[in-house]
Amino acid sequence: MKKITKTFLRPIRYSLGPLPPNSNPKSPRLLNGHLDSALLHMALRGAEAKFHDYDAAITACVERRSLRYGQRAHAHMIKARYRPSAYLATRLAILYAKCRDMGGARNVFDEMPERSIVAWTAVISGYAQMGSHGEALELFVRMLATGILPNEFTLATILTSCSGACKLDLGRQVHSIAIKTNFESHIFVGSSLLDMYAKSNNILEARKVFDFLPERDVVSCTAILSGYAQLGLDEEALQLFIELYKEGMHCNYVTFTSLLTALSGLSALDYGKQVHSFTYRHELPFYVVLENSLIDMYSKCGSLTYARRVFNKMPERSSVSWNTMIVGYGKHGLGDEVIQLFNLMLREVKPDRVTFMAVLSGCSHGGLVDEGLSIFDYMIKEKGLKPEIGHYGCVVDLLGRAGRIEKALDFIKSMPFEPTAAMWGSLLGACRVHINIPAGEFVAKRLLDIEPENAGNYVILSNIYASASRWQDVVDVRKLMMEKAVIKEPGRSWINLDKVIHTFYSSDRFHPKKGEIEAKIKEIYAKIKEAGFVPDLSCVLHDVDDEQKERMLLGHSEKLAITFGLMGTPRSFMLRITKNLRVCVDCHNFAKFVSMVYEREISLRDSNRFHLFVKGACSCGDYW
DNA sequence: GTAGGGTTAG
Repeated sequence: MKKITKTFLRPIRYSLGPLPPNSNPKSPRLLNGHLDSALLHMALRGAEAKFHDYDAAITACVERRSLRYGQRAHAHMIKARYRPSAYLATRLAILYAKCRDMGGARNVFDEMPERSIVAWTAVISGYAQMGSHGEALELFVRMLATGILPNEFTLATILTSCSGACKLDLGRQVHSIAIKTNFESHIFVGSSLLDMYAKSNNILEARKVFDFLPERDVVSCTAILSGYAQLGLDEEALQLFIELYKEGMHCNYVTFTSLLTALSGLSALDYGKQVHSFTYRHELPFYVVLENSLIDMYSKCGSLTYARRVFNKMPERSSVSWNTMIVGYGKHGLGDEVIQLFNLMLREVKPDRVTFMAVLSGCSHGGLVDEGLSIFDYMIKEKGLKPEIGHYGCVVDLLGRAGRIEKALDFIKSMPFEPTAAMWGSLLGACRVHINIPAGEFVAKRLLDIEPENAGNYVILSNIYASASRWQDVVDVRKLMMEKAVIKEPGRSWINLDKVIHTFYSSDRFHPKKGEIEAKIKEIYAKIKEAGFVPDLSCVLHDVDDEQKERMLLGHSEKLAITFGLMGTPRSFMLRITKNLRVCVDCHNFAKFVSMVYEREISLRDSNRFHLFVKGACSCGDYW
């Protein structure tokens, strides 16, 4: 005791300010030692404790993010009947807010006789960082009503809450405050502002803010990059990155994570590998988020082996790492691997709602119907998780795949949610595979009511009628589509060769190699027809003759991409094609025949899953 | 003293 007292009574030099420069900030023992001494000192001084004692203690607590010690210092103040100055009260509020104790922060804040902009900002930012954007906005509005103007800190914070709470209108008002207060071009405010616009789907406004920033740094560049990537404007994101990188942009792990999102969307394996080797060569410290992004990139680029290698090498994994890897196996139809990894995961990390979504959808793609159904039960009964609409959707898909369509319809009736277009869509696909016309008609009616603009739905219904030779009904579907004035999302497929993305649109009339591709596709068509390929004319919903329909089918973008790939690569080269929509029956069949006749492996990623065509068969087992 | 960008499902 004596020894401690001695250490302690060293004249005020113990002052807790910042830690001595040679101390290791990561050592909690040392730091807690300091905190202990500060608090003990306060205790010894009892009612004598002064501003400096409290200030020192709070400073140390903020640095250490130690709520426990902070509360003790606060309690000591109350016990000693010490009335903190506005400054000290602000610091206490900051401490609580940073330690995510918003109850504590509000107590201090509400009792403050006068509140500076710093106090307001600290509490608002506490709410924002906890994701309580509603509270943050409410407090901000109250602040304005009090007549206090925000500073650059407040603006940068509140803009994140505007996008977090999806309040674009409010965000625009904050923007005008930023203009009035002359903070629009402030680097923190600007990057928050452009992020707000990007997250609310206004990429052009985001770009305008970015272009007008007088200076750029790694955060503002990453914000605009991720803005493009998150909206699926992957090519624009890649172009912008290349541009900014040439101009000397700095990158950190967040930049690479955003870039990888865009590269995953593009299936740009070569670029993805380059990012990977860059982070590897520069010995960037280990970040789980970046590694997760790498796993996702590799699996979305069709390279599960690489994805698993990254996964295996991680010194620590989050649930996102496991989920991403499970999704990867699922999308490739590898049901056994999904189950295996899920079982391994249960030993290490707690599965969450996304895990079950991934496992259920993986079981469906892998044809593990009963396993999927029992995992749904397990999720509810053993794990006590309440299934969400997406989980119900996966079960509908599982039942449909097994041909238990009546059961799926009963299941939909028993749900506590309204069925979604995705559910009806998956069930319509099931009706096509299992040729169930009455159910198909029933499902299509509901689907076309809520999603009349999706041309793919009409095509599947047409396929269903065609498979039963009900040609008049095929014609009626076509008419129905004309009546509803369906606007087709243009089909687009692409293939990456030597870091060049070759994109093809349906009936591409402008491709520079149009002539060569046309000649080659005619050759392919003749060869596969010889091998038994029959075009599925029910995939065309235009009112034209059969010959014209055949020509239109040959114009489908994935066929053009496959043809282009065959032209420019050796036989051992696996063709990796990506499509923006679901693959149609005719193209699926086309790819099967090409894989057989040309002895070529084709990996086709559509909006739903991967299809691996080898020797005339597809890994999806013709169910998708 | 208070501040900005990031990964997985459908």
